[in-house]
Amino acid sequence: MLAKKTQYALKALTYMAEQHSAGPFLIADIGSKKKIPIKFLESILLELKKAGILNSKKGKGGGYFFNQDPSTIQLATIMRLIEGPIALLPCVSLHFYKKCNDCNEKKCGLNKIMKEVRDNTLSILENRTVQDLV
Amino acid sequence: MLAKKTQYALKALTYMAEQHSAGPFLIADIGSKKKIPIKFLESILLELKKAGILNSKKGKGGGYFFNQDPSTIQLATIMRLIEGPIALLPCVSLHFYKKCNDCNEKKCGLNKIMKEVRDNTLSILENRTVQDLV
DNA sequence: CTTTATCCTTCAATTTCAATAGGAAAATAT
DNA sequence: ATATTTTCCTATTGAAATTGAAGGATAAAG
Repeated sequence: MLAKKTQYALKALTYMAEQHSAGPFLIADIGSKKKIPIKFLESILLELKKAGILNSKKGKGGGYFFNQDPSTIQLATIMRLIEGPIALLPCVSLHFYKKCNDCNEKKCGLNKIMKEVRDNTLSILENRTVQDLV
Repeated sequence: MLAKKTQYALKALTYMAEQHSAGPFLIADIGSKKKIPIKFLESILLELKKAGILNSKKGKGGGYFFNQDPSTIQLATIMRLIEGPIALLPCVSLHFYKKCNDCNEKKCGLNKIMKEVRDNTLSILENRTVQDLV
């Protein structure tokens, strides 16, 4: 199960992508529509901004908006950014790999199956974008 | 990423299934071979026993052994038992479903994609057994 | 120069996770 | 019987992560 933070991030992006306007969108609006605590959401959006996914404008008429076209933002990117590894085991992760100290990965049946799960999951999450959420 | 507890459970079962003998296997042996803290492993194996996956015998010559044929134990069963939900969101979980309060699940793009991930993952985890780990 | 809204740091509550301690109960061997 | 071995059970601890709040700084607009 994804952490609440990740769920919130995905929901917020979904909301933004669903709107007809390109923004900017207020934290308070996103939060009330998607039932996300404002202050928590604030930190999440800031993180997305620092990663270059979103951009923002301060003051009246300000808010958050996409810094890239939503159709270019992979869901896998968001999840790795907020959640961390997508794989189920460290020894099977592409971006957060850690060597297994109790088995030979080449021969390990668990490793093999978990890699299969990973590849299946990535084939979806790396080929769907924020645009596909609408 | 799976919790350490779940990783340990899978590793312990892998170890047991790999042996030529049918056991019983000592907690201490499994723990030292798979680098799992003994006391932690103890509670995990007990949990697997209470769920009917394993059985045990006390005293000299005792230990843990399979209560069912490893080829009948789905990996999904183990994961749900120790980890909980396999799905990435509550609103797409089959065994731990929780309704979404901020979207219409029928129309939600996030819901749709996460269901796809879930189905893909389950198609592997429900069709691979502990026996497939060797 | 007031209002609006994001930015940033700090902090706090709670929960979860990982692991340990210590002994009770059961089985076996002597 | 008694000692040894091994699982069973309860409780607790310590650390870390999660979730979220407080309060003010900064920037933009009117």
